[in-house]
Amino acid sequence: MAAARDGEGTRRKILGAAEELFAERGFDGTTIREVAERSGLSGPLILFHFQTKEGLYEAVKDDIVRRWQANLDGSPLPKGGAGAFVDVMIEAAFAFYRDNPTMVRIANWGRLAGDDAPWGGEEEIHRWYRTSLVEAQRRKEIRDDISPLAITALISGAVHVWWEFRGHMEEHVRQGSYEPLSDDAYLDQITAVIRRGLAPLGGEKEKEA
Amino acid sequence: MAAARDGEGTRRKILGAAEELFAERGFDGTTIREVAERSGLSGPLILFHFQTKEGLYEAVKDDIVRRWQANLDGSPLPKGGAGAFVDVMIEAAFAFYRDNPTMVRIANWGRLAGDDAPWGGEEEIHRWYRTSLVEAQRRKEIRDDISPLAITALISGAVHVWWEFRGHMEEHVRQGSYEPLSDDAYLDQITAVIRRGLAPLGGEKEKEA
DNA sequence: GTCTATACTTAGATAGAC
DNA sequence: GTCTATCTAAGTATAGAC
Repeated sequence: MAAARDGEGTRRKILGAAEELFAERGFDGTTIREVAERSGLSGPLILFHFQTKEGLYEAVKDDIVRRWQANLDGSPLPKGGAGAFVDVMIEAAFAFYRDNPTMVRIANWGRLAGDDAPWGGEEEIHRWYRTSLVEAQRRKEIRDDISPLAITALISGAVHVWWEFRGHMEEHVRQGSYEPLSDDAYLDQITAVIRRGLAPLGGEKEKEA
Repeated sequence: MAAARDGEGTRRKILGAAEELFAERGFDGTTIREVAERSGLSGPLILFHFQTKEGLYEAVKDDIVRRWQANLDGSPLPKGGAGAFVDVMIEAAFAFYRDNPTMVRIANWGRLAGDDAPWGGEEEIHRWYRTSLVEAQRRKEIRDDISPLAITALISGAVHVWWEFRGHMEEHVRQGSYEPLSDDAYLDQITAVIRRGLAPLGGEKEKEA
């Protein structure tokens, strides 16, 4: 179906196939021929729409960011200071990795290749992190001797490793180095550790398991 | 120098150039011609010694593991239970990433490409982690409601992100999303948070900054 | 807009002289 | 062991008919 003369539909078919392949194999590992096969279209048609392989790659990233931002618009960032902002932050990061695997993988490939530029909209998220954390520190909801950057890195890292080292960690579990652990249990446990580690100093207000 | 007939020296020159390039650009992004240029040798000579590009890649990984294990033999794993095993673990992971950047990068490229197999000697490290953590839990030095896998992932993640998202995070700092933070300060801060987050429940023995 | 045919380039790998 | 010359396959990209 749609075998002829449907520019927009064709573009979307190509973008879909290319996104999968770039996520799986990276830029260098993906060929236009493979994108052509997976989308059921011809190579030249892909280049007609996107000019070059680079152009296709940029279009894929733009498309991902566009969809992601359209999604964000529906659910604005919660105001920091709901009391347990750190919990919100961990949960948000955890859900983001779970729900946007191709975006994360393409970003990972890009970062390894030396592309350190933030993706569209990322700055907004980080300013939200920083502002909310500083605010929580000001209110003495979390200790104020840990920099917001360290908190963000700690949380991002814990989440990143869980989703991106998944297969690798499963190998270690298979070899008996660790007991298996469910996604939910992991989320609960790192939340408990980080929240307690960030509790205000001096106060006896640590309670949760 | 060594322009003719020095098999072992040639092998090492090739391996050195190839390790750099595979770390920078990954397997697909590296060409034998580039390895030839960087090592000052010819392409066919590389294939004479390693048969195929795949063979070269495997030889590079083997060589890295060999050097790394030779290094480990000099300093055996500390026995868990020096009191603050978690601190030791964080420091060890932090130093590992800092001191083995090409190994880490090649492993990252490989993992993205779907290679989840543990590298030689890795199992030993993870069994050390697990055993020491379980032991620390048994002695009530750290809380026992957090699984060793979660602790390992939390620590690995915090360290991984710090070294592997470095350029990316610097972009965020440059954009004003965060204040700069030194390596040492980051290490101190995540150690403080994780150690406190893992302190035994119920006890009032949290003290450090 | 879409395809087939094809040009051009570069990749991995081999042949064979030295 | 090492090189030059070269092969073949595969890659990106273009030409031109429909």
